[in-house]
Amino acid sequence: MSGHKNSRKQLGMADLKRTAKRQIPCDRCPLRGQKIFRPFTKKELAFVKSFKTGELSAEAGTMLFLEGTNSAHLYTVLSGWAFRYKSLPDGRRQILNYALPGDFIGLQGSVLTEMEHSIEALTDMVLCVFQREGLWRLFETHAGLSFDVTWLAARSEQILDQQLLSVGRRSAAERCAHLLLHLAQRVSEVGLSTSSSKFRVPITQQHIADTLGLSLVHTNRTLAKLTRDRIIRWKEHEFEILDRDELAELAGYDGTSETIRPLL
Amino acid sequence: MSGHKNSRKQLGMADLKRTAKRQIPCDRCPLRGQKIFRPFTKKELAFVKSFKTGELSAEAGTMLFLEGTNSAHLYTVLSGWAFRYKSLPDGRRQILNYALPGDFIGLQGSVLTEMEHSIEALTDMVLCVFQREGLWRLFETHAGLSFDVTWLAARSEQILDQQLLSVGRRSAAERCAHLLLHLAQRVSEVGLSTSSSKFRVPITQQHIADTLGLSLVHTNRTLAKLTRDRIIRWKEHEFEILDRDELAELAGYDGTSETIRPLL
DNA sequence: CGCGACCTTGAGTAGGCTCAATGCCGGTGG
DNA sequence: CCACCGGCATTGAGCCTACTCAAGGTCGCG
Repeated sequence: MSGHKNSRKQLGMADLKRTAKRQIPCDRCPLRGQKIFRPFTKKELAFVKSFKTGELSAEAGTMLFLEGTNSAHLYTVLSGWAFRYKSLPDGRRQILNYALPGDFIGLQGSVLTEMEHSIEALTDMVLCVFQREGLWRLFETHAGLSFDVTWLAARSEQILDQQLLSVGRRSAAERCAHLLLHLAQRVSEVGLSTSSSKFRVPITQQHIADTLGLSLVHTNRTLAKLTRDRIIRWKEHEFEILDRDELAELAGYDGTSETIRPLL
Repeated sequence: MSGHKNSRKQLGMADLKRTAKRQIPCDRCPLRGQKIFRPFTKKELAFVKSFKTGELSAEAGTMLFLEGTNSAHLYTVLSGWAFRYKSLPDGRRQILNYALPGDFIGLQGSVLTEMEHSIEALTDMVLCVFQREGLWRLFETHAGLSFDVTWLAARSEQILDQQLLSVGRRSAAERCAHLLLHLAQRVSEVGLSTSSSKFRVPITQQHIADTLGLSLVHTNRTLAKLTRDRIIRWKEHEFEILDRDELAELAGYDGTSETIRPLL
C-alpha cells in the first residue's frame, strides 16, 4: 500500500484571480533562452502570447488537476515541479510522470472529455495559464504549433513507454538506476542542475516508490545498497551520481538523446 | 526472463510493391461505418484518400516497426492485430499496447526522429499506408484532422497510463482482470466480438505475461485460478467473461466509456 | 513420427512486501 | 526553553507473491 498522507489544497477561483495578471511576456520568457527549446518565430511568439491568459502561483501540495473532473486550463510550467498520478480505489498510487519547467501539462484533459489522472505540485510553482478553448484556435491558425503539440504528446508517450518497461521488466535496483538517470537528464536539459553529476530533485523516497511500483521500505533498501556500492549518493532531496557508467549499465540505459523541443 | 521465440520476418520493399495499389477507397472503408468512429466530412474524406498511398498485407509475425530504425510510413489497421513493445538488452520484453482495427500506428516514429519501440503483427493484417511526409500537409491544411491526430495521441497515452497503474500497483489477478476487461472493451468497440461476453483475442499467455510484467508460469496459474473461480474461461485464443461484476471488482475497473473517435 | 508452439503443473527459491520500531529533524505551542 | 508532533529516512523480522527450473502434455504440421 502506498503510504502517502493527504492534506492537499485544491485549486479555487481565488487562486486564479489572485494571479490573473500576466507577469512575464512570452518573448522575454527566461525559459525560452535555453538551447533545448526550439526558437519560435515572431508570429508564433505573438500567438502564444495571445493564447496565454495569465500566470498562476501554486503552493507545494496543490492539486493542479483532479481525476474525474475537467479543467478549463492548460499549463506550461515556468518554475517548480509537479507529478502526475493515478490511484486505485483503496489508495494505492502510481506516479506516471513528472512535470518540470518547460513542460506542457493538461493536454489529455483538454483533448479528451475528462481527466483520468491527477496532478499535484511537488514544490511551489509558477505556471503559465492557457484556456483550453484557445487550443482550437491554435490548431486552426498555426499548423507549426499544432504539430508541436502533437510532438509533445508523442514525447510524453515515449517517456511513459520507458516507465512501463522499467516497472514491468526491471529489478528494483535497475528501476532506481533508470529513474535517476532519467531525472538527471531532464533536470540538466532545462538547466536546473547544480553540477554535471549533482541534482536537486524535490521528491521523497515515497515518490520514488510510487513511481517505480515498489514499496517504500524496499526503495529505501535499494537506494541504500546503491549508496553502499558507491554508485550514487542520496541525501536531502539532492542526489549525486558517483559512477555513471555503472548506473547506466545497471539501467540498461537507452539514454534518450537531448532533442530540441518546442516550448508553449 | 521473457521466453518468446524469434523467427520474425522483416518488412522489405517487396511487400510494399506487392500491395502498392489501393484496394479500398476510404469513402467505402468498411470500418468507417462503425458507430464508434466520428463521421468525416466529404472534404476530410477526400484528404484522407489522397493521404493514403496504398495498402499493405502483412503476415503474422512481421515486424512493422523496429526499435532504433525510422520508418517512412504510418499505418491505420484495417484488419488484424499487432502489438507494440520494448525490449531490454538481455531480451526481457514489455508489451506496451495492442493495435486493433481502426488504430493509427507509427505516430511516435514519424513525429520524433527514431522509433523507440517495435511493432509486430500478431495475426495476418491489412494496413492502410500513409507517407510520413504527408502528415505535414495534413497539419497545414486540415486543422480538424490535426486535432484528431493529437486526440489519438492523447488517447493512447491514457491507455498507457492505465497500463502503468496496473503493472505498478495491481496484483497479478487484478492485472489479468484489468487487461481482459480492457481488451474486451476494445474488441467490442470495433465490432469484433462474437457475443457480449465472448471474445477472440489472438494472443498467447506469453503475450499476457509480457504485457502485465509477469512470468509466463505465474500468468498461467493466475488465469487458472480465475477459471477455477468461474470468473472467466480462457481457451484457444478465445476468452469468455463469466462474472463481469466480479472481474470489474477485482480490477477496480475505471471502465473508460466508449468515446467517439476519429478514424484516419 | 518428430518437432515446435503452447499450456500445465510441481518444487524450491528469492525478491519484494508488511508490520513494527527507532532516529532525526524542523516547526509549534505552552 | 522544552516537549511534542508530523514528515521522512532507516532497520529488523517474518512472510508471501511471484520467479526459476524442470518436466510433461496436447495439438497441428511437415
